[in-house]
Amino acid sequence: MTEIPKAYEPQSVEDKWYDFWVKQGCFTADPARVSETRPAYSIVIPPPNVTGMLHMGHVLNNTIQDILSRKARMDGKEVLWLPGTDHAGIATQMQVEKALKKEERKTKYDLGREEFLKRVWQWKDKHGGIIINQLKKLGCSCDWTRERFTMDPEYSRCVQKVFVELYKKGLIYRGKRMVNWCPVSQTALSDEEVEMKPQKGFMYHFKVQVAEVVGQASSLSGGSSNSSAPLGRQDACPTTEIRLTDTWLTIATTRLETIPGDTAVAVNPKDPRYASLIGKHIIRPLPIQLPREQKLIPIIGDEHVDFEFGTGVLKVTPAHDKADFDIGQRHKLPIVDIMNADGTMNDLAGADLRGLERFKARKVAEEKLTELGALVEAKPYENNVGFSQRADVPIEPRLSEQWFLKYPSVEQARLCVVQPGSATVPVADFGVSPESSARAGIPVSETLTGAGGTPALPKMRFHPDRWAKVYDHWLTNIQDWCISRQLWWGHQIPVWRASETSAKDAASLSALVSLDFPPEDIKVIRLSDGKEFPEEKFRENYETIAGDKFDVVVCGNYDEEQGKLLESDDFKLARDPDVLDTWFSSWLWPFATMGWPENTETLKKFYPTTDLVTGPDIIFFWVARMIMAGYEYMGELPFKNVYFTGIIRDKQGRKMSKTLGNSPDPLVLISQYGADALRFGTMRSAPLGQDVLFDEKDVELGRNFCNKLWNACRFRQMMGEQLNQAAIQNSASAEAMVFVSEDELDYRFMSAEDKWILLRLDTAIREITGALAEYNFSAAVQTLYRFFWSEYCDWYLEFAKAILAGKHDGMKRSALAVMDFVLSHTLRLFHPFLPFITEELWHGMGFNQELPADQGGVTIMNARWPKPLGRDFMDNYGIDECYLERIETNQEFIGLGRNLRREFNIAANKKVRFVFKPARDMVPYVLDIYRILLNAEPFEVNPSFAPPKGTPCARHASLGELYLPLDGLVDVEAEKTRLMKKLAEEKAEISKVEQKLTNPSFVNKVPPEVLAEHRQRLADWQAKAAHTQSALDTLSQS
RNA sequence: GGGCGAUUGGCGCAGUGGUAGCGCAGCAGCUUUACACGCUGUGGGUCGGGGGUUCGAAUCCCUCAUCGCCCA
Repeated sequence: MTEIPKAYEPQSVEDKWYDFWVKQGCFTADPARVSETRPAYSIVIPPPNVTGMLHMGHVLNNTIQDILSRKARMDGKEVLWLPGTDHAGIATQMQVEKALKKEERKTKYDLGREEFLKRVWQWKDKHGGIIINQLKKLGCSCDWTRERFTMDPEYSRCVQKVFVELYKKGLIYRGKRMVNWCPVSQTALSDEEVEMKPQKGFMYHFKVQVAEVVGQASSLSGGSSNSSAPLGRQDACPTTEIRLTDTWLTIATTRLETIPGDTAVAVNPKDPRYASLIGKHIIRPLPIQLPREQKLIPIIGDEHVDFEFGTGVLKVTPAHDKADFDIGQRHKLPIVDIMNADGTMNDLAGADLRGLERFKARKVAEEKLTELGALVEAKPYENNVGFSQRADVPIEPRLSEQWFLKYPSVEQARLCVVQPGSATVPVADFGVSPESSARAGIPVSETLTGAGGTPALPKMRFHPDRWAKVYDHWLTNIQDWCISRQLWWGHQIPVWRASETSAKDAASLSALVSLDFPPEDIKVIRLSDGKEFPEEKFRENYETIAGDKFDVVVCGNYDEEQGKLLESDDFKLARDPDVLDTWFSSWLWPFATMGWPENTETLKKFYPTTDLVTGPDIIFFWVARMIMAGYEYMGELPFKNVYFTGIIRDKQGRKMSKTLGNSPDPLVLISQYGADALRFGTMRSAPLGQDVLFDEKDVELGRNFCNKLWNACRFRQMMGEQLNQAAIQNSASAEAMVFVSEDELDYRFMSAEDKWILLRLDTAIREITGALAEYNFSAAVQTLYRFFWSEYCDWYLEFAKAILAGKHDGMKRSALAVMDFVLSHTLRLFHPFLPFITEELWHGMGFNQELPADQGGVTIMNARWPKPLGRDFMDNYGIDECYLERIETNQEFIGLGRNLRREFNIAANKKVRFVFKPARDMVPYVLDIYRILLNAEPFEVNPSFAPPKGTPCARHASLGELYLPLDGLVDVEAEKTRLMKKLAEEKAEISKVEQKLTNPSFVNKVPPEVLAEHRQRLADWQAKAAHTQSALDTLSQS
């Protein structure tokens, strides 16, 4: 540090060191370096959306990962923090579609799939690097040489391989099911992508007339149904006679627009109000134009109908509600789909609603029912509606053909996570103790199931552990995963098909494809029963199956060329147009990024990873699925610890969102305050296991802290120079010209203050190391803050100023050496949190000099993490706990003196005479400390001082009396008031303790040490009160 | 409806049986040559309500209330 600016300027420092680290290869992991003495430590980044921008959630999450990575490096581990991005199917596709519309007024259909995908790749190339660069600005020490993207060719091959394997195992299947449909993105979504939100709407009541059908009782449905439900459509029999009764039923619903899709009304068979009506029919009011016999729907009995809800009569719309669909299946009801994919009503909804958007249609349906006189009431009503997470519109339950996955390795995944309160886990396996080699990538050798097939101990920990319960609950109620998406951007499903061919064509096509492709990749499926139909069966049964229809389905690990061949005129197979859910690729992230399926060195050394840091909002999306994939493909858990961060909210506790505009841009914060400040502020305000209420004030505080650190180092430098000048003037040895290194701590001259700060440093090292081992980052930061600011700067440096202004060269040298020792330790303790400023100061202060290159000589990143000072060290320098008390005593004394100054309105900068009447012998330099810290001039020591009456005085129990003679300016009343207030406080304390001590059961039952402590406490307060009383008495005599 | 979490000075949090703490904000004073991104001093809380266990409860148990999240 040649030039020392008064304030720390992060802008001039951060980029320089980041480039330096990258150039030096500091972030690059080398599996070859992993050994017993250099264990592996690994984290895979939760890949951000490739076109995303850094937000505060990323800042929190990645700062934590960086802290863990940097700490592990300082522990001497071989660290791999593997970065990358996620292709984010829906989000990215929507962005590109939006841009396309805005810039060229085109839709993706105008371009066609191939051209559109070209545009997405262009978009990705343009925007994909943004978030990566932002992470670099934050200081993230990721191994960029291993950056991965979920659509990389190698990664895509992993996804395809996994799909093919699961398909062949029968875990992936295609089926027509009710799925969550997003009408904006026009794709299916998984259950996890649906967010329930309370919505204000109306509960409508409308009435329908009960009818009896004479002759053939049958279910009728409107017009030509597109349904494929078992019963299908049944046209009304022309001979049927419909007799209207006098009975009317009232039905409650929030979705009037779906009435045309109703195919029954259901009541609970145990409901006495309606049970007798089961088997009769009602006339559905909509569509109005339909002839009455086509609106006749049955009243059915179903135990799932809730008596209490609404009127107890449920309209059943199997095509547009999951529960209704299930009722429909139970009662073989027809399914009438009245909507288009985009959420508008189709022809089956009738002339009045046709073409209308669903919510508009609801309004029109209300009007029509009113016209018919069928609407009874419309009450405001709030209910939970499922929203598409991405498009933020209500989802539509929709019947469609989708691909589903029956989750693999569920049981292992469930058992491998330690449940809260379970005490059976060997602590050493999880790195709770700082000394343990845990979190160090020790190979986990036990298998999940022991010899007897009994589950072995769980091996993975969640932090905080309560998330394990949430995880367990989800796994025990797990539903098949809808993995297909009707998008273009993503991994296209590797399935080719010839649909509805005849037996003859299917047989010959199957045989033909087998010539070029593995026969095990080809299936022939009979449509009538969905069963597979092997080739020999064709030969055997040819006659009987001639009328059946077949699908030829080909699924395998093919490259682009092979895919084209399948689609060529030779075979005329069509590839499934759907792509896979993005999470179907990210669940492979921990191993697919490390070169799987090859057994690479990276995989061997760094899998399973040590820690995963993510938000609890993706515990199901991602964490649970990764664990299952880990077991399924690696036979091993993917990580040993999962740390769940809180969710970042604004200072009012609201979630950060673009629409609220309450989300600060981290890049702006970095440019204003520095990356270290942002990191420090964020970590300091993040309580353990709870959401983070973020306030820009925290970043300001981070900046102030960095500045404090900067100036403390600056002070040390200035002291060094002063010493130089003094040395030159006194023509002393050149030795004084260099900084005193930490090796030069000298026990002969070490002051009590030196010993005290070393004891405090030792405590700080223990606390911080322990807090980090428990993932308690805010506790670690608080300790750093307290130690450095409140102990080192506020007290030690002030003590040191007095010593340095004194005459004892040995003590001066010792103080400088202790400063160097403390600073070099402090910088290392701070480095994981504040990487940039600590590197700058590490070099600036010359702490890197004379250190081995791989242990801090090149970069503080590789300096050793400080160890507690240890017995030998303490003995060597004569440091023992008594110095804690000794210095505390001085602090109390100085506090009393400063308090006196304030009470009598003496400006802080005004030098004033103090007289000290010591109760015991004092070491001379300590008197200098008092003089300087009290800004006393002169500071008289007079054991026989006889103060003029009314002289303000503070008495320290062990040190003596401190007077502030005011040369006739004494305000007797002010002093009286002050002392009376003090006395009242002291008496209050006395009575509190007395109360306890006069309680016989307290005295009898309490442990002796507690009793002794209370008695001492009472004596102390009594002595204080006695002194105050006597001072008051003296004052009153005047 | 089920589960989880929270409730401590104006705000954000720590404290898991023995004298209620920290930071921010507030107030008063200070360009004391490391730092005004600073220094010094100071006010402010019967720990959500009620009940219980205990010599002793912010802390353990029961109960109620309010807020938040997840699931149905």
